[in-house]
Amino acid sequence: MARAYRVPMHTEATGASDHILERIRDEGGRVTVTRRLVVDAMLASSDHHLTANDVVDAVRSRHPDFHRSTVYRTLDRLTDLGVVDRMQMGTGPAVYHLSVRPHRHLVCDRCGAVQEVPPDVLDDVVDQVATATGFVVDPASTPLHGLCAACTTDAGPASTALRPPTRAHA
Amino acid sequence: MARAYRVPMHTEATGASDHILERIRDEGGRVTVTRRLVVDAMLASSDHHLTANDVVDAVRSRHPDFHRSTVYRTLDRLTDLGVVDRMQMGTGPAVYHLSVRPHRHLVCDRCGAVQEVPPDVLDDVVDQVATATGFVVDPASTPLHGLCAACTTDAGPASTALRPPTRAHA
DNA sequence: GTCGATGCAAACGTTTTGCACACTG
DNA sequence: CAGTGTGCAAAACGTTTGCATCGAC
Repeated sequence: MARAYRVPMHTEATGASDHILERIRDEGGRVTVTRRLVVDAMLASSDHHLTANDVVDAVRSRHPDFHRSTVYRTLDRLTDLGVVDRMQMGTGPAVYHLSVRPHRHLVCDRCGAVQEVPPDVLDDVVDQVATATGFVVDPASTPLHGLCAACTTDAGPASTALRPPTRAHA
Repeated sequence: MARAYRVPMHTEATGASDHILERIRDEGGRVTVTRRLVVDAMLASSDHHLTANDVVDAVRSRHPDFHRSTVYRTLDRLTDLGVVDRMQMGTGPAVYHLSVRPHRHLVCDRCGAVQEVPPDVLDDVVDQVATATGFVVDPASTPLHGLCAACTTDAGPASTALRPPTRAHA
């Protein structure tokens, strides 16, 4: 945003965001008002899985000029830093979340629901694949697709839709 | 880059497509020229991972009027039938492949390369998740993300790009 | 003849890019 | 002051949809 540089408030988790922002600075990046707001938005809902659009909405409530393109550039930066994980579910928008409090995701391809599982579910797979092929699986960016419990029982035997809803999560 | 070219395949599109087309008919669907061409295209390159666009190109060589929307509708149908698996890699287009000759995919988030691994790598995870949560993971639609061997060594320690290339396949 | 599939055009939602200007360090 | 980040506008890209027509059964 460049133009509204007053922003007196740091209502959200201030210390945590400072830590992350410092990592940006260490990498030669610059700490700006917008970046702080993006990080705050992520921290404020760290239990959720935010789409780029969710972040835009959150930031815009305080900084109306905040632009879509900025969120993509900022989230790319944070993803590069390893602070944020990005996951693509179905055809819809990518979902971002802080890499603190590690966990894995189950994405239901029928109803779109996202649920979390303990971070270690993929550990064996990582080892197995690494020794066999040298490929290093990153569980954080690997959502597990399938059918949630409800959809499994609920779903008719054949001709099940099994398509990701345009937008889904709970 | 990006396309795994291995796995010699012997599939000839003769009786195999008939079998698949019959399944469509059994479901109340109709066997049309276009559908036959789509299935033939999949069979003819069953060792590849085709994007919707790849299929369009392949079919158009014989049927110039073939339209984009048709491929999506047809692939949706085939996916519902369980004949075809659909995978979303990164931001790019979804990739489809026949579910015969099952295998799992490793997608490098840096260079976009796709390689295959034996189908059983995720079996334990499927069991584990199912008993713990009731969620039924579908390994066929779950590409494993990470860094390929080349990118792992090649990549600088910090500030690694780690972003899916805008366009990841040849 | 009925109902499903197709071609077409047009829209949609997500993400990317080029540019000039503003801001951080 | 140098170089990065930002707003803006516009496009790129993959995918979906409404509709009239065509074709399979």
